[in-house]
Amino acid sequence: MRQSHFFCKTLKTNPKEGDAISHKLLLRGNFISQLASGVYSFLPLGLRAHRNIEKIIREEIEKIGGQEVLLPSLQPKEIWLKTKRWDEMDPPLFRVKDRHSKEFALGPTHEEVITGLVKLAIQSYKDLPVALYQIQTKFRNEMRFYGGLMRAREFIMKDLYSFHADKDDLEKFFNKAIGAYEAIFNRCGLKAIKSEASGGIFTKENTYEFQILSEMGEDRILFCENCCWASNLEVAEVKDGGKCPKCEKGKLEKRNSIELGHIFRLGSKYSETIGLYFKDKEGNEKPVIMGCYGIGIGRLLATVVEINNDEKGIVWPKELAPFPIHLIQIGEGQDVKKVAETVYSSLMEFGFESLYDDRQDKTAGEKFAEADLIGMPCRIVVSERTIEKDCVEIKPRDEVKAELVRIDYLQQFFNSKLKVQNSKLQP
RNA sequence: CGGGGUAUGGUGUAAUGGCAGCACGAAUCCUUUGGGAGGAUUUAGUCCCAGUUCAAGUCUGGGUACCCCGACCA
Repeated sequence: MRQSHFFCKTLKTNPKEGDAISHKLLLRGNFISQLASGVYSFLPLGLRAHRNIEKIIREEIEKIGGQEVLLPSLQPKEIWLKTKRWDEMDPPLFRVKDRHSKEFALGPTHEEVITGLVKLAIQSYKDLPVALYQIQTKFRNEMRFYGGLMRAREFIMKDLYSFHADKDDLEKFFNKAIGAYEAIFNRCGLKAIKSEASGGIFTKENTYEFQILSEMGEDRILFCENCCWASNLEVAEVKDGGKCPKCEKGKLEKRNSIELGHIFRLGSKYSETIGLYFKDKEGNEKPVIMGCYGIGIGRLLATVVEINNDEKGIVWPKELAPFPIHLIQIGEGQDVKKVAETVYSSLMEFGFESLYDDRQDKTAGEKFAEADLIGMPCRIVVSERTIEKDCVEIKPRDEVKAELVRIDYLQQFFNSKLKVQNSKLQP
């Protein structure tokens, strides 16, 4: 992508909005744009990072057997009355009316819809288990929004729902889902802590949250430094400063954290209210046992930025970077331009889509400052200085030192050393 | 929903009740080209509705939007 035509206007100084670092950097780097409080547009840079997270999630969820669907946001009032959540969930529920005054909810979550959907297909234990997921926009009429993407009113969530014949089978899948979540957060460059929590309006059973320690977080957890056991303060049966109940060695500390994901054993709560039953081997009718598993993708994106930044800007983990390479041309000379163009097309041939700063009216300092701000993992510079030696300069974003690499050696260099992932957009 | 705060060009900020100014950005030209460079010229603004006043960005009332803190959530 040529930067001369790229839809991205960065700001030289921090915007006044908000005080979360991730919020400031995402606005300043022109990854997102605010339309209203808690409502954001994703611009090309931000959308590319978002898509990269989606890609990781799709891969990991499909590995454990999830199949992707796409459910509607517009959901008739009746199905919400069935589970009593039409009233229980207000205010989080956004309600709208059609022209005939028929009422709808804008989906804040999809237990009602998916349970009804699965009911159409499940009759026998032979039809189970099933795991369906979607990556879709959620609407939540929350009292308050904060930190840009940290908590928005409209946001994109991955929600997975699993359906089982019995609790044992749910338990098996539940553990697989924990593994998938750990893989997803690892690939995003985050070390997530699994923490015990309350099920809120979803279930009475205890649930697991995936938390990232951060001062920005709104959640409070008790955390054991020794074994990483953790519990949300709202359900903790132990005290701050007490001994860890798991390893019995570590001291528990109260820490702020960001809730990235939440997984629930729903049991038969929704299958019973919506009427999702199946016949077991003996011919007895039983409610389907359910689990649900959510990740807020915008919040995950913001958290990655919150954790991975320095005084100059964002430092994207390789798999999430909007572009794997930022190619920068410095100087107006025809020779420099020619070499930069060649490098740009070579990179494409090697399978790397780079962001190519081909702008003629920007100074070197401005280009470098902007490159650091938007934070691609690998910077390649072509200038008079480098072409004299038939080289380009390569610098990883998280290192200070750059190295010169011969242009005819570039492909080997990438194959052997950097292994930057191709982050082209999916069709 | 309760509490606190803010609202001035595209962005960030000034202006005792008395000519709305500065910086950045943008535009044109020249110089510059390895860390947001310099000069010249230009561009664009007081959230909305009332009120007080000779005079309102400034004071009063109402509205709206946004930010922050609490309860809720991914």
